[in-house]
Amino acid sequence: MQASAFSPHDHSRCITSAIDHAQSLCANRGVRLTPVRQRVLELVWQSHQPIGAYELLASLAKEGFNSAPPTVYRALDFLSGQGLLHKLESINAYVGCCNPDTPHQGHFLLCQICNQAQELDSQYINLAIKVSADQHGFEIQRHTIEIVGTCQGCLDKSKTLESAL
Amino acid sequence: MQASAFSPHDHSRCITSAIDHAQSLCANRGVRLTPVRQRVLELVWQSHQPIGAYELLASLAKEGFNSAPPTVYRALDFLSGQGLLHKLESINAYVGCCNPDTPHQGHFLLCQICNQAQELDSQYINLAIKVSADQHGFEIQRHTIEIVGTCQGCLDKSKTLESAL
DNA sequence: AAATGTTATGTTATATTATAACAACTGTCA
DNA sequence: TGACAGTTGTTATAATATAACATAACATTT
Repeated sequence: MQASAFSPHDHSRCITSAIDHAQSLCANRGVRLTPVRQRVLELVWQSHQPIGAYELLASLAKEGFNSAPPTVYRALDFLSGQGLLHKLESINAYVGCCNPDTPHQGHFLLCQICNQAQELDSQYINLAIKVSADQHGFEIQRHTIEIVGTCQGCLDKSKTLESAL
Repeated sequence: MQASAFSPHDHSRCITSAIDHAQSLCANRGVRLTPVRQRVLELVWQSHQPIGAYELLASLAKEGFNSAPPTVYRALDFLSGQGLLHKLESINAYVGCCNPDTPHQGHFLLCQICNQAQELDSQYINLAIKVSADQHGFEIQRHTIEIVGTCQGCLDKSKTLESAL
């Protein structure tokens, strides 16, 4: 797995690793990673930028897949049900999951400059949430944690630009 | 302010307090809480259940306000800009803010049984998020934290039901 | 009061995101 | 092969949100 979505890395390895992983995971679970499902997963993994359903649909259409909305939403439902991707609720976009083996709901850092998403799974955040919920006698089923801001790379670039002026 | 959205309380006091608060806050800031804006805020405060834009719009229409979507979205933009309400991204619904004086972004407990929302502002959660972001050199601008589950009241009710069987 | 600029609202149209409902096809396995 | 479950095709529509431009209301200065 990549150390950070925000750092430069050989992204083709992210893609092949994600697909390989998905294939064996689906085989083990006895569920079918059909061509359209796999292709959607590949498209989601094209970058670390979350991608919208209709953008996926347009790519599918170009490639000769059926291009009605249910096609992509069904694939997204399946992939998300298998933990292979996450939906980012605050931007209505989808991003590949780095760790689909263990069911979890990540925390996300979303850079508003480069539009990339980094998934975290901080035990501190999980604990803080658990404590808050417990204080209210609240039983957690799932959560949405999306942190929008500027990633280190983009901060560095803007500082370099400033000092060059 | 109510101790908890989930606990029984005299909700009419939540409403009047929220509106009084909004009026003085807008006066102090020199911005206008126009009739449609105030009415939207009242409707949002009708309960602790987050409400959707089109449901608000239907109520406005019944009351003789203009009923085109921009009307309600403009009011929601204004109110949210003044910190008087929050949008819950995971359910596309809006809920009144309990503490509009100090700019903040809350954390929300959403009960999927009674559909009520409780806003928190846990310093533990804020800290945990800050630490995670810092570790990645990430500068936070805003965040979305929505925790879905079952509130204490609804848990109690389901336990009572079970033991009665 | 008239002229002006700013803010707010009215209005029409459309963009964006997502699902319902039912028909047809495909793979699996008894 | 027949029956079933799962998957995909297809059409239509629901639900959420914004663009763009016209008009009205309010505030400030003259």
